[in-house]
Amino acid sequence: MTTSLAEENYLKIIYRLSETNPNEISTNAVSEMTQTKAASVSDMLRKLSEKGWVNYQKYQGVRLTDEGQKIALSIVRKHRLWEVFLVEKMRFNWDEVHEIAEQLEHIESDELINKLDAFLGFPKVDPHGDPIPNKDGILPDLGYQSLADCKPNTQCKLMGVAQDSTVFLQLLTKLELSLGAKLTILEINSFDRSIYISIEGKNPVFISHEVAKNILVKI
Amino acid sequence: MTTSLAEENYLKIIYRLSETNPNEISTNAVSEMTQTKAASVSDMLRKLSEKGWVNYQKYQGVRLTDEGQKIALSIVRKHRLWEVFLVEKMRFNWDEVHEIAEQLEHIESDELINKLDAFLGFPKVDPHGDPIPNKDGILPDLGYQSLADCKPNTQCKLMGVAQDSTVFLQLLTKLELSLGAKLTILEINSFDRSIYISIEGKNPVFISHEVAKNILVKI
DNA sequence: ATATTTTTTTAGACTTGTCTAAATTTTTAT
DNA sequence: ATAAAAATTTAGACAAGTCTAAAAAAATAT
Repeated sequence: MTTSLAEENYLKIIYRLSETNPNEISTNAVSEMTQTKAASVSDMLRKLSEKGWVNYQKYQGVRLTDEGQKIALSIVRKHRLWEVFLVEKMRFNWDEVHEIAEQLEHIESDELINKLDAFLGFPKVDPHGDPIPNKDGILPDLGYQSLADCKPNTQCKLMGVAQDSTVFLQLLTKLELSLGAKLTILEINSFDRSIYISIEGKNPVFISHEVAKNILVKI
Repeated sequence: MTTSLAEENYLKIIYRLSETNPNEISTNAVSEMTQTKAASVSDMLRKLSEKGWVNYQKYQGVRLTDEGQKIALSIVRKHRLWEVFLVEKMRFNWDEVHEIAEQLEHIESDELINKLDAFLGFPKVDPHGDPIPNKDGILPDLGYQSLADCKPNTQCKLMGVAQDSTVFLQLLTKLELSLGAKLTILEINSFDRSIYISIEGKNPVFISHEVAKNILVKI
């Protein structure tokens, strides 16, 4: 099945919102990002759902299906590769390329985008540091590691989470652990492998090994 | 004023048809090129006319205005530059690039296309030998010269005409002189500078200096 | 010169994606 | 627990660009 330009934009935006919010994405959030009225978004979500690209329950927000995510990843891949092209080859500044890439991301040719990828030397991140999915939709390993694998006194930055469950993320919120937080491992308890960490600007907290396993950091 | 994708395609196609047919372009000709029904074309020509991009009289065919031609030339410039990019940088074959260029030609950014032009070394022709307009919409000098400036016994090929008037072109038709014709100058009469030329596969003919001036050839 | 054929236009319908206004559901605050 | 507020959906309208069917104009052939 083919995707219209509007559909591609919706899928891409739902994907982007999902990157930082692992829960269902609200109609209003999409509305704000797409700069279209919530009423129009509502309508489109229903259509995307009928096509099997999102799971959508009225009033309950939206989430990409595997197939929807595959499409979204291909758009994101194109967007980010074109951004690299614009900065590295066309000599644009990193802050001038977004709008043009928004257009280029809809060019339909797998062969072109794979040749472009090769031409650019298979970059792993775009000019803003965002990861570029490979041709199979796999995001590159950016060297993030589980907090559970870090040694005491390590300083690191919270870059992501390894699971998206609501209970897990609500726990992180309660612990005041958010993306980008600067952490220092103060102590690892050998008894249950629980960790005592300091969070820059916040109070130090205890977290279980189970939680630490699901926190991704960059040292 | 901005142009929609559909409008750009119509203007481009009218331009292309005008390249080989200097008279008004018929609704049917456009219909065939755009792969849309004549009824839809009729409607669009009326709209393009209202916007001042074409001169259009019902039942009388269509012709680009200066402003319409300017838009068309910018699309053609983009199309042909992207084709060069696809062949020279992306290593596509010359027969694989048309469809992709049809998409890329609608990317809106003068800065991008001018940077691309520079990146490619300001090419004068696309991979099919078609001339690429510069940023001011001027077509490059491909070394075509007036038949009136050629010496006796010169062999050359008819590449274009310097004027599009109906009477002139009807005369050329009558003389069996068409684009691509291979000519040999047999004799130039000093009295009135009229020329006797042989046309490959046709009968030799006499043409006046006035006519010869308006015929463009490549030696 | 007129009848026939071809070309072109008009009229009305349809699709996509948007909007506004009103109705409904969910969330928040008392 | 209920009222008020916020978020979301439904209903109906609109613009762009297309289509089919029918009408009108132009070109062609007798």
